[in-house]
Amino acid sequence: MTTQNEKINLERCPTEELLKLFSGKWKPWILRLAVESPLRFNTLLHQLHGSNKQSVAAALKELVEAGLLVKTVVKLKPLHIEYCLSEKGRAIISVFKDLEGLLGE
Amino acid sequence: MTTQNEKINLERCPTEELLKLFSGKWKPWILRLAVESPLRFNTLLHQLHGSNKQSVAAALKELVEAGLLVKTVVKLKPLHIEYCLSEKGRAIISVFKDLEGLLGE
DNA sequence: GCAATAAGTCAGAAAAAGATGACTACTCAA
DNA sequence: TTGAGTAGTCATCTTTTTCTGACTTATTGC
Repeated sequence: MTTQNEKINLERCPTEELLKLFSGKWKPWILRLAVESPLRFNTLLHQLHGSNKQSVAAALKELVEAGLLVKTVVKLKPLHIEYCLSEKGRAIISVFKDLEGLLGE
Repeated sequence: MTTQNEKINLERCPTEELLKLFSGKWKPWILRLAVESPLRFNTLLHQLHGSNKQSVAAALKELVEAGLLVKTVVKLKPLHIEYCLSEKGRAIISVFKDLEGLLGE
């Protein structure tokens, strides 16, 4: 029985890949805060009510890997790290705003 | 200590709500197949390699509730059920296509 | 009535994601 | 050299999602 209507394994799904960039409990919130200003790890932990180091650290890492955030070491007195939205990140967020509009209707 | 830089509970995140509509392992694939033609339960199960009834049934239900798919009883000889993309579903998917473009770069 | 097809539901098991608290590494200032 | 601030990691536990296989309901052909 080798007819062609077997399980067709659609080898990849671009929509799934796209959504994966935003997957997880904290990424949408993190991106939202990133629109307003650069982020810092400990500040973020306090702003995201109910979050934890492990998850926030993982989310930041993945967002940087996805190219949505850029990590920078800021050489000021207490030397800290900043996460800023990349251009790509900004572009994607603006498309999301459109989508949110479509849903409101 | 009631300063205003406590944990600000950003009470809601529209992006999170949007993403929730597509959350889960099978929804992106289901929507993708829905673009091509109306869907039927058992066919879908065979097309989605590795899927299971429980998850596919849940995904279809949630997509209908979200207004992205429309469920119809088709009164033909073996009487079956079809799931078609709604206008809202089509609109959202076309926006996703734009996003996928942004990511390719 | 009896079996087949279609579209599911349900309870329990397994896997994945998230949370917790202790610990690490680096810099700087006293 | 010690202590405070910043940014994490790690092992373990808990919660949530997903999977599996048996069971259910409705319609139809024989």
